[in-house]
Amino acid sequence: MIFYNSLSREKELFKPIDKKLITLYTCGPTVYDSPHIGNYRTFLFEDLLKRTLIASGFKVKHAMNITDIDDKTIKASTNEKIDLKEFTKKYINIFFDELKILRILPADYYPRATKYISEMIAIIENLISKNHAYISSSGDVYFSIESFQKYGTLTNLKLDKLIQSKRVLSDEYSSDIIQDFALWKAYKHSDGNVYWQSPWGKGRPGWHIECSAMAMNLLGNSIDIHCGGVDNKFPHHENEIAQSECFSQSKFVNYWLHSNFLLVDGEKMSKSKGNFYTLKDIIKKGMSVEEFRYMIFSAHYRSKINFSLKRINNAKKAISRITNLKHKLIPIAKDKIQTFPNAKKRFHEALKDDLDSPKAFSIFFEWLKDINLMIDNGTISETEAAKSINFINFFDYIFQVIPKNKEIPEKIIHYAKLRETARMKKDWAEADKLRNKIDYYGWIVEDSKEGFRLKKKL
RNA sequence: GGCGUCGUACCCAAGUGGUCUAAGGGAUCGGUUUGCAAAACCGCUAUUCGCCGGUUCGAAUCCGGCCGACGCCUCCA
Repeated sequence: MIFYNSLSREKELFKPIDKKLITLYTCGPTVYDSPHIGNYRTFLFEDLLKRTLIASGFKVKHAMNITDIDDKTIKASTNEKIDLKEFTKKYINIFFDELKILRILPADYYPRATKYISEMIAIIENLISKNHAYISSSGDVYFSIESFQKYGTLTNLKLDKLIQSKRVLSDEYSSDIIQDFALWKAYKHSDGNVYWQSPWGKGRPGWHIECSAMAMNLLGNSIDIHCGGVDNKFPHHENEIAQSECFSQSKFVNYWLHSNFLLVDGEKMSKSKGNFYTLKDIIKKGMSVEEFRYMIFSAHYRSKINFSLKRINNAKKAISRITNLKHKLIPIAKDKIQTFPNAKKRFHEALKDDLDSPKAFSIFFEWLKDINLMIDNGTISETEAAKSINFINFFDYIFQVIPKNKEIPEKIIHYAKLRETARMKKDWAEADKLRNKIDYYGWIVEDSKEGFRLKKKL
């Protein structure tokens, strides 16, 4: 497989640490609100990555963190006067529900920051002992970025070029160098009852340290792949590298993969700008989960997508071409076999080349047209049909864009049968009346050589 | 100011030195098929890849400049 590695800014041949088992760490949500669909774009990209790895014969050990303690969760829970734990639980549940709705493969671990405080403290103590971190006058612990030669490698930022004027330091936080980031934040009054004891007094961990602690504890000091959205490259991932490598003295991550943004009206979708949609919003507006997945995968993960509800129709039509074909193939294919059409290999190759889903789509649809032609000509064999179904199923394992079958109501089947009888008698008026009736209940009847087919109206 | 990504038809979007007189999806129009439909298929729709130069036998693809969009530079997927 080939991946574009953010670290080298080049496509690289993927060489896993272990031949069979891939370790994967993905940055998860901060649970202070429902995620927006931009967040989900990243999680869907990670799902595509994972499914492609699995389909290519790897086993994947996957951890995704849940940030249940940080400035935002404390602030929001304080505002709502709800205990932090209670507060985050609500959003953790929403997140898990939506992952399921989105048909995202679950991770093996969903570590929560609040459960790894002692591990974080251990790392911080180690960093202090090696002079990579220091305790400031206000009792916070900071990582000294000057102590790490490689700082800035991931994002190609030079320390002396960073603009230093934008951030206004509050009295509570005082680092020696403004870019030094907090590993541990000393207790402040606004933290309420949220604090842990540490060798430096009571307080709470900084944001970046949690990922290092959880990733290394669950997956080891060196992991194969770490993913996230591009906005996490700096400072978050840069800081993770600094902490982890100073702590473990080994390379933290071999391959960094970052997905690009989902834009709204050409601008980044974000909570702070307020220009975002949640999953519930788009479903309410008539976009199905499958259509959303199709839309996301119709662009490469490293390019931006300008989100628009106008795209629903595009996805709907493309998906129905696939389901239509599958419905046509089922009566032709008799036996189940294990083999695939030739196009499947090229399809898989496209995915293995840095997850080129648009190219994979194109190969798939090119093949789809050929099969449709064979069906029209009546030249398709039972074996070819069976292979074709396998390919469609493989396609759908990767992308998960075919809606789950909806049960056809008895009543509708009954009408369709009556219509078939009327058609035999060439009673077109009656046949059309029955078709209208079926349409009224939200179904579509189609005629074919093998008899009628029923499908749900989109 | 520093760092970076991108600009391909009406829309979305691959392709990153020759197989590109540019894939695939959607949309439009015309046709085949059908009792009529639907589905499916065929045809039309970029001699051209933001603009201008350069390198090369050859460029959408490499280099330089310009224009435009977006992002990161300590809240952010």
